[in-house]
Amino acid sequence: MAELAGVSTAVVSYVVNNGPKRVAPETADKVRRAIDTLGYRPNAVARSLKIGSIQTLGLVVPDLSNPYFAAVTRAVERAALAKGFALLTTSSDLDVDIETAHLRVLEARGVDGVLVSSCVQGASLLQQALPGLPMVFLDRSSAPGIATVGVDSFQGAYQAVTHLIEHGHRRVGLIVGEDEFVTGDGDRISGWKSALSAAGLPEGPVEFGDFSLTGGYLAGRRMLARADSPEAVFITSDQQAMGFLRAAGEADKHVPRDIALVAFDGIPESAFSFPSLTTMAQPVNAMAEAAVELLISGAGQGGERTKLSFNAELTIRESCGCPRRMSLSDDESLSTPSGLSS
Amino acid sequence: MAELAGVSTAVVSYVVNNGPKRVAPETADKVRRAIDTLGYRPNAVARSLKIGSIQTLGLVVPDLSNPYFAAVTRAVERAALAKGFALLTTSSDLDVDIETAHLRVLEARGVDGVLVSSCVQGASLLQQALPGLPMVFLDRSSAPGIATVGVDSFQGAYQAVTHLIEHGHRRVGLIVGEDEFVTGDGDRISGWKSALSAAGLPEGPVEFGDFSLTGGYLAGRRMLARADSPEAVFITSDQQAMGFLRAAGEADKHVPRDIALVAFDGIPESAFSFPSLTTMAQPVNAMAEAAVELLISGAGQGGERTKLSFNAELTIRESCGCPRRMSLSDDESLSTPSGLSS
DNA sequence: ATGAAAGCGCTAACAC
DNA sequence: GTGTTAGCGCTTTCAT
Repeated sequence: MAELAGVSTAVVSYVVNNGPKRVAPETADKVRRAIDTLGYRPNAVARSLKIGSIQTLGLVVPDLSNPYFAAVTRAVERAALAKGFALLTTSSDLDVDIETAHLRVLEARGVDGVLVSSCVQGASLLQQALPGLPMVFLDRSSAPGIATVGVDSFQGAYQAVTHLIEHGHRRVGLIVGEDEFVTGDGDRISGWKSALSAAGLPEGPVEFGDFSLTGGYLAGRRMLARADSPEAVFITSDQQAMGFLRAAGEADKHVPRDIALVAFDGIPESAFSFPSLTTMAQPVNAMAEAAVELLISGAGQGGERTKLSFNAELTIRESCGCPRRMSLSDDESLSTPSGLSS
Repeated sequence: MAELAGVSTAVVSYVVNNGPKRVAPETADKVRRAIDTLGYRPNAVARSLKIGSIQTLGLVVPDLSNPYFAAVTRAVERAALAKGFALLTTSSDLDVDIETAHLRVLEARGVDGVLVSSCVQGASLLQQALPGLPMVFLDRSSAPGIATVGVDSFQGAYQAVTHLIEHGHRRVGLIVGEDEFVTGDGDRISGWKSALSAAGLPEGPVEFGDFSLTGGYLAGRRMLARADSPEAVFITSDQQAMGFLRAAGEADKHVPRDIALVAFDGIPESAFSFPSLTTMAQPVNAMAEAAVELLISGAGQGGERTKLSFNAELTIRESCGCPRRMSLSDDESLSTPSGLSS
């Protein structure tokens, strides 16, 4: 032990954490010297046991392979780190049982709280199952007594559809996640409806598909094959929109000439598709910071109905039919390369 | 404490872990009953302190927002979970200092070992900095004394380029990661060269760009603007290839008609681009399992030079010029939807 | 300014 | 088959 080169364990503790007690400068020096000659590393597990906090947060996302959740994960990790917390991330693969299992593991591991993007509705069940585990919902429909941070889906959808209408389109369809009600109480649907009716337009065709490339591709094929195929379409996620683009390509439909589109999320890849996506970008970093803050501070655990809602921002690119930029050069996305690969 | 409803702590321990000692059936029952009336949950932190293992692995990837690493993360998480380990994931954002900091945090947290996709070369420095922390490299160039699992980049590149040559192309270029030497000792470059020279063909033009959409896009623009722009190109990652596709679109070059391409990695999105990518798919799951196994078993820590190499598999789709499937319907990727989004 | 010592909640000898 | 008990490595109150 480090004391061999000096003093008692108490003092070591004091210098390591600028302890609750002061230590004489020279003694402190002696200790520090001993520390790195001995190569001593405090054992965080023992500390946690004593302290009662392990300075770790848990995150449960439905599907890490979706770039949106990858972005969320990064943002949360960053926010947590900034507060001195590590992050235990798990992906539920859209399975409630796996989700619950993960939550239990996280709890058993003694995390100080969890952020969850549940894959089920009425997730307040989750909280009942895990009493005493501080929890905030991320990007989910709200539940009584659980703090939630999310995006204003109604506003986003409304704005997206309005933009399409301003382009002169009168038949605007909708491609929407099957579990839209899980993630936003159906707000993306009602936003679409409201924008249409505000403009005195009828509701266009609707196709459902899950929140994935495949879901968007399949829904897109059905949508494009319909007799009443619309002039424009609002798609509830970028990921689905990219699947739609594939379907449009196969059908020899040009976007935005034959069919215009605006999507939702603002993932990095949306700037690189061809055409690039006009989309409602979510302020992921701000949301993550807010969620972490909420969780750490313990606000929103008291049963008060805390719900933080952020606005998505219309990001105009090519898929809506706005004058096409010939190159990405002026696009802001270029300045923030999304990173290194394999 | 649960004993209030029965017996001693030792017995509780025995039943909770099917302890090292047997317990009388009725006693066990009494304990179990007490456990869930009291809502008792074993404290994993205390357990870890005693046991000396926290049953947790760490993972450091360079960039979670790259789908390839998202896939790796998922695969590792799954493999770890299957072995009863939780996973602490961190993203270094391509910054060595962040990477080292993360590693230290993981160590302090008492993880049982780490898997690292370092963003720097000669990462054996890392190991020296963290003595005693079991470590295996994932998908990186090998370093003496550190177990590594990766893909055979030379083989993959060779096969990719050979496929392009079989299409009749004689000028095949290369778009390669700037830090190719970090990830694979330059094997992707030498694979390209070898395939070319084996066919008696000269080396085509080369452009460098980082492993990202932006990197591929920028390199693609330069490549397409060259006087000696090639008929085909091998691109070292799918992510770069998708950036290249965007550049080709802007330049009104048709892939594969004007320029054919094969990429590397096999991320899910490569099936959905238009055209879809012919690519060298990495067996990510197998690699993750092997890496976790290696780490847990402690093999490869002994300084023996363990290096596991997996073969990438040529996945033929549209970008190489093979007869185009009109629809994804028959593509295997459709059956494995990549999941739910926002 | 420093030290002694009591635990944090659990496991595993070692008794019985 | 069950109970006692000594720690795991740390923090911190209470002496000194």
